Amino acid sequence: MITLREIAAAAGYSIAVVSRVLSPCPHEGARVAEKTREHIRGVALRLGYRPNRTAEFLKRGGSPVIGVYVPDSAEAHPAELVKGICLEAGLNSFPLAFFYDATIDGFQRFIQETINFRNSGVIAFPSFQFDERIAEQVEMYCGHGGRMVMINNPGCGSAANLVSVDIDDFSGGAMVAERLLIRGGRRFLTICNQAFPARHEGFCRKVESAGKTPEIIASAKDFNAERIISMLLSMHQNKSNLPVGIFAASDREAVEIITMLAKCNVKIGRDILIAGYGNQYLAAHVHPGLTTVVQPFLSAGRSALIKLSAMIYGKEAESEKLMPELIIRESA
Amino acid sequence: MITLREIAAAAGYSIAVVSRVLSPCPHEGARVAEKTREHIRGVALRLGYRPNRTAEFLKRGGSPVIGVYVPDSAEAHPAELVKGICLEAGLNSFPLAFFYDATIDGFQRFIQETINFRNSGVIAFPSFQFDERIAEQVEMYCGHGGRMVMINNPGCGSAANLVSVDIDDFSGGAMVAERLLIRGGRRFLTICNQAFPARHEGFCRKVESAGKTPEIIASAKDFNAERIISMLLSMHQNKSNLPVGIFAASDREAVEIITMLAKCNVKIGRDILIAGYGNQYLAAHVHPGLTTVVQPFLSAGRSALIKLSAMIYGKEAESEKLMPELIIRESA
DNA sequence: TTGAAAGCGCTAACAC
DNA sequence: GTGTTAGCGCTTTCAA
Repeated sequence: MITLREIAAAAGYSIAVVSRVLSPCPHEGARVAEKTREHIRGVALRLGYRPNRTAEFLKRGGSPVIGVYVPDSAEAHPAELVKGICLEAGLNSFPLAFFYDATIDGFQRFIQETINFRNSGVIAFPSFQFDERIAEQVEMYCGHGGRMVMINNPGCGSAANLVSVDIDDFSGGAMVAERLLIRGGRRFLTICNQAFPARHEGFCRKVESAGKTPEIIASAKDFNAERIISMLLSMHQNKSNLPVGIFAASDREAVEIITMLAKCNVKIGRDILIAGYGNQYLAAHVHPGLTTVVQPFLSAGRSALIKLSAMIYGKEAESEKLMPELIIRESA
Repeated sequence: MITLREIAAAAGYSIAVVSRVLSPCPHEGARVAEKTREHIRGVALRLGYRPNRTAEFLKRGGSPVIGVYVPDSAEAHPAELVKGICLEAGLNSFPLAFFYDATIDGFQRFIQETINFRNSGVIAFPSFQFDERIAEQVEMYCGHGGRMVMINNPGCGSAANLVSVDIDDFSGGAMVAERLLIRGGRRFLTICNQAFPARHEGFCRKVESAGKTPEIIASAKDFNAERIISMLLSMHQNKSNLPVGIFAASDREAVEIITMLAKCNVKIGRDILIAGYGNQYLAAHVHPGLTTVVQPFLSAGRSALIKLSAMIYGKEAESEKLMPELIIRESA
């Protein structure tokens, strides 16, 4: 491991000067001659210097660790987000501590731990609705100098040191509607998911803007596949309805419908168009393949870490909104 | 944050004594009176002390960070493993650095980074076949005092400081065969997956032990769903074949077959029995639900971290073999 | 513009 | 058995 001491020796300067050149946030008024600066940078590069965050933060009175709060679910999103965060953390030599959870109490414990350990910052992706108790925790943490990046929680407020990275659900829903319109849909059904109202909203607004009327056939809460199948089959009898377009705000429901409908002698992808949301693993491998919306969680993770590390070092960071993308397969 | 200094002050001893009591691996011959020990432990507990691994490892000449090498794939296993590792790391205050990759070169870079950063140990779950170049890296790392826990790589050798945690593929395959036998299968087909020969082996040995002959209808490499479907349909014509049992050594192929077969007027789960491997997300939501093998990757992750932290502190750790479990759904 | 020195929390060698 | 002290790699104050 290359240390400042070795670079100092090789460059012919003191450790202090080297620190001032290489530190990610040198103290106020740390002046080094431009020529010296370049020289030292060259030596550091040649020797393959990587900063020892452990020592850096020990000195600064804390830990370099970034706490990450992720939903404790079997879906693919958290995994992609985690991957993105890990990727960028590796590039920046930040160690990570993950907290898998899905409760408000857990979030509170997470914040408490973060404070206890004097971790350097937090990335949070709560799967539950943003509520007052969360807001309280966020305010408490950020109010006392904590830095936080919040993922996919539009409306979590705008405390100082709080930045958000959101993936636009409204546009995702609209993309699905657009596709169903292009495919000549006559009727537009949607399974509304309480957890993601914006997807549903985006879908409905787009359908309406084309002069059609979206029909809500279920909410994810009272989702009953059999009932939906029989409803679709009766619509299917009247050719003037076809094609019927149906949007499930998560792949799980979409896959249930697609696979139950498969044995009903219905042309999925022609007479009945089905689209989901999330591009879960296996969604590409059901038959017919599921048309769905991919969310750029990998990018969101990377972006979150980049923003957070900027904030840790006292720089400005701006909130960001990322666009999802429609993946077209055979089902719609 | 509570430090040794504060505990020392509260307990009325010097920092050194407190360190000897609370350190996870105090130096040789660190003697403390039992009474003192208890007293200090009590104070630490009361104050809610959590060790500062950053400072601990800075002193020891390294970093507390544990490097984790995981396959860069969209499947659910790595995510579960990661979760297990994170859970236990949190409990033990070990920060983590993940390396997502799927190449031998990447593995080499990973080991190199681990050495550069003086990380405290490594958990590796390479998705590729164990080969000489890997063995070389492992030996080099472990030979120089590096500690490693290897996941699901039976036959990775047994260097000092190398411990393995494996999930028994052979038994998993056998469990599937057993189920198909119980369901009265007459013919037993298997799609052999190069990457997991033991699953296939376990399946075949079990079938043979019941006096039947397993038939290999494809390998994952030349997997062609259409061909398999037509093969199954022609078998289906002759009632004396039924039920036909088919084992895909990964859920992906199983789901393809199940969903393509759905529209063929075949009774899946009665005349044709299908089982997969892995219990990927959505496998429960296709119709009929996929009977498959769950692998305890969460436990594997936790276990790996516990073993590694023992090794880091100079204790012994033993290799372990975990058993998978069959999840019975409607498809078989 | 540069250098010397103190100190973050912890461990370990040595002294008592 | 317990205390004193040095030092891990880094940042920062102060002096030159």
